[in-house]
Amino acid sequence: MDQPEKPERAERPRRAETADALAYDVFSRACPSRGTLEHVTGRWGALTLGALYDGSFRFNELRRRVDGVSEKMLSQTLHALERDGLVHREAQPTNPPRVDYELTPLGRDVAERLLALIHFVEGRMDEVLVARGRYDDAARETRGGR
Amino acid sequence: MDQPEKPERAERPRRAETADALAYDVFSRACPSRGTLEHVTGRWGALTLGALYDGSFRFNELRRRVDGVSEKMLSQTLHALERDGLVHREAQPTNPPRVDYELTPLGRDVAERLLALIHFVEGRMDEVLVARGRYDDAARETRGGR
DNA sequence: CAGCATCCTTCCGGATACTG
DNA sequence: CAGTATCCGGAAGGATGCTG
Repeated sequence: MDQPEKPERAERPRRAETADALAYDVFSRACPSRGTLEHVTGRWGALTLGALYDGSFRFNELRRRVDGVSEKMLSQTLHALERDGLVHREAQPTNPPRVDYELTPLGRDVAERLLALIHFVEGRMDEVLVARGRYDDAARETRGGR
Repeated sequence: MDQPEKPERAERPRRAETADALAYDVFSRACPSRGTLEHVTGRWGALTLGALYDGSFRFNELRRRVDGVSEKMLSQTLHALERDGLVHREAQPTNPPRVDYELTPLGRDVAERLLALIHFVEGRMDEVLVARGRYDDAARETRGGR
């Protein structure tokens, strides 16, 4: 495979080890929850969980629902989510093969929180856009932009 | 600057435009909420919002709280979040300079949803780890790996 | 202290081809 | 259909040096 996920090498001390100042949570780079959180919130992870919240789908159905995802990325994403116990893979050894993906109970709980965040952000996009306008105006003014 | 964010070019049709098959518009790359959502859920964005939920912090304080973030990434992340109206930057023109960052009310609302997700995932990491063990065992068995 | 600019490495992710 | 394997371009991001 290509890059089927970082092989769990959480401890790559590129800088000083100051993690001990923090409680054992996502804020420490040594914590495995950071990895799972990135699967969940990652570009394709979030969209895949969102798509699967609507029900059970086959591989190519899913690909159509998650707009823009490549075969490779969807495959990788599904593997990561399945490994984390958020997605269940049901394969029938028929010909042609048929495989269905669906959320596990845990995956459903995660997707719920995720969608709450997504929908909240969507609902406040008008405020975000206004803030962006202000920020860009101020920046243009400061740097004497054209 | 280096890559201070994609300059809002939401429509880069690498593939066919089939976004209309989806209900939520975040799933369409043409929607600006996609960008903001990625600032919020992105690797450093999520951790930065989480850290700022605890109060107001100076640049290097934040860097210490968000373990592993580089100066460049923290700077970039803070700019993106400030531009989206989620973070407020308070700079005093003293010498040496002192700059404090804190969440805006909107940022606080977003961080709340985000932390709900983060804490949920953290609280269920034991289940995730068990699932990973099962998955890896099954894979090893299938491929007869060592 | 609080950053920006530059270089350079890593790796994400798309295109393509092939397998069962 | 449901994937895996390989190649490779471009973006993410760390290290370093400099400014106010």
